[in-house]
Amino acid sequence: MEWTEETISRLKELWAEGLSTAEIGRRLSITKNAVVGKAHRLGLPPRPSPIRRGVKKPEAEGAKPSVATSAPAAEPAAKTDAVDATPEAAPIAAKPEPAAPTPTPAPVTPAPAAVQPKPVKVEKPVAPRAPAKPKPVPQRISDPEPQKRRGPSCCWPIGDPGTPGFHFCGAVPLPGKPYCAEHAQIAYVKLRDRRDNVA
DNA sequence: CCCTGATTCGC
DNA sequence: GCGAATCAGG
Repeated sequence: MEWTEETISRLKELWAEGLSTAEIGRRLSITKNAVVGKAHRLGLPPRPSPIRRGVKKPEAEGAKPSVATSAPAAEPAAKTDAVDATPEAAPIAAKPEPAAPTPTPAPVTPAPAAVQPKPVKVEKPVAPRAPAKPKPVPQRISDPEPQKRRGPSCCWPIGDPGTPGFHFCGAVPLPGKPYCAEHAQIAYVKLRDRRDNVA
């Protein structure tokens, strides 16, 4: 597998999209092992895995005289009076999205309170799949000359992965988004009519 | 059995 | 670095 910037970014996108490793693999025409392997190497944020491989299987060890007696006593009174100044506490960073207006799928939460963009992923692959099923018409709603640039390109799938005609939109994506304006609209389902979100 | 992701390990 | 094999939980 040739991991070019192209494929890597694609992997990252799909990974961030929340697709399963197998699904990503299908889309990139590689195995899920390759996906998860690469993802791991890239240090991509692990997604909820169905298992926890904490237990080691009985293997010939011999070595490992357990030098360090492990880190014992971890400040048991660490949170004595600390009423916790960081209620947010986002242990797992979702996406280091810089300078992103976060027009992202805001939770429909009608509560006008403080709807902060938490690491919660609300957007499901509701979009990336949709175009694959219903024949996406080759509508030239986007730039008449896509894939002409080298920068980021809309990765909206056109056609079925694995088939000869499959390709990505390739139009100029919105800042901070993997899709172009047109596809972003359908990619990010509008929960509350946000015609002014994307800027 | 199918799915999932994680880790291991030969290459 | 790569990914098949393997592990392991749902």
